[in-house]
Amino acid sequence: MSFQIPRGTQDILPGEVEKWQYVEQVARELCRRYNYQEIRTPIFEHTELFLRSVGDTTDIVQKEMYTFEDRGGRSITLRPEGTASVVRSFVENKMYGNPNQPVKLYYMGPMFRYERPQAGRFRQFVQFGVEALGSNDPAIDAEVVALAMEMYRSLGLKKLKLVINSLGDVESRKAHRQALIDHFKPRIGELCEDCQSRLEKNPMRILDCKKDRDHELMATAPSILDYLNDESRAYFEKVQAYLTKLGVEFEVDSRLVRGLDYYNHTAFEIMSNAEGFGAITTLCGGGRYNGLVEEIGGPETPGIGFALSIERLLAALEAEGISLPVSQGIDCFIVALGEKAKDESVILVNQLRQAGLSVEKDYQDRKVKAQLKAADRLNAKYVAILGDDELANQVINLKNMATGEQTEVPLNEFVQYVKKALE
RNA sequence: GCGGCUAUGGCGAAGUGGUUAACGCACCAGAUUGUGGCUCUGGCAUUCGUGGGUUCGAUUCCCACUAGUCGCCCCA
Repeated sequence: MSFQIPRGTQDILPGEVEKWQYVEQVARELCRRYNYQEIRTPIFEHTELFLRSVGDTTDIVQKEMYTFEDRGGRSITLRPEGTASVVRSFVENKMYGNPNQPVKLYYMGPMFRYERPQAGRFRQFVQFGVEALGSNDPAIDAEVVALAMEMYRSLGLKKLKLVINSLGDVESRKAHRQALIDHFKPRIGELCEDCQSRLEKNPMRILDCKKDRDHELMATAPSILDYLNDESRAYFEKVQAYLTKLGVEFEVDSRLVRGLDYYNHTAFEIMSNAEGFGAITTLCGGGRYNGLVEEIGGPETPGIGFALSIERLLAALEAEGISLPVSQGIDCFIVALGEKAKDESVILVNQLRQAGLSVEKDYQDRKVKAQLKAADRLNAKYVAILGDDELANQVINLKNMATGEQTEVPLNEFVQYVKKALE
């Protein structure tokens, strides 16, 4: 019996992992420029944290959590998203007392959702996300959105669509909610089962229904934008004004409803327009979550953030035919012939490595020809050939694999010579 | 959770109810007894996801399971 990787998970192998490293590096650099600092929280938390923050009527909580009891009888859940943990840590570590407000954090790491895998959906996936806690300035909303967009743009993605909406504050939402119920209730029977159950629980989600998208009740449904109170409206307008000033193109879609309970005011989503991208086009989702910090036991603190999936980011790059500038190939391969040369090659390899070069040799007892072939496969820039003849004369043959040129180099100058040749 | 499709060597992929399971790539060896990328020659699956059934006989038919894949729901 052999073992298989658990469903919905993946091994990221050499050849692929370089792309991940590149993207991660871009994300970190971006955060450095925007002054977001990394936070690393555990990948599991007490289940209760997610029930409270994400919301117990959401799909994530109702059917997608990896929840188990540990040996101490505690209910533990592998994190399905990052915001809850960051907010928990923010409160637990009293970061609201930090004189540098807002507190701007980012994270990158695996998230877990028990779902049926398909294109762009996994049970373990990696999210990069940022959170800005402690500011109610629409400029920070714009900054967060701009950061997300820059992440994609800087990697070369073009076919993107940024959609924003405002869910308003508690008062606005309440008024809108009632309007929705009044609108749909008389004819709710015409909508799908899911929508019928959404009516009382979360009528806003009816607007997001894919099945009844074209039903006439949808087109005539009250828009949240008409129910924003003056304050919420002014806030939303300011966010849009800042985005425009930043040169970030967007579209307002009053039907954009984020899936988690904690969102209010600004909500946004970035999607890929690339052809053949598959059914799941959402690359990034985020929004404001004023009230969440209090919900988790901290002082009243506004917050906004986003999360994006590295898997989907890479898929989008693939769909647009963009290849990342990942370096490949080694600097030098040392071919050794005979026992003495082999012993000597071990030392030479080490010397080159100490000098900072990427170096390899043969460990399979291959013949010269096969060693050269191996060097070629590794994309070696140079191959150094050492045999009895060279050893006797204290020289080594250095071959440039691109041109085929070969020069004899005194052994005692070898390391310096190769280093120089590579410049 | 529901539905469609799929499952053959390291990879891609053909195939048939019945003696040796195509082919391509990769890999290894030789032609070239110390020189890669080209060429030629040879080698490389007692075995067709797992388990069960039908049959004289199954990789090929049936069932279940597992996994992949695409879609629904929903999301990143």
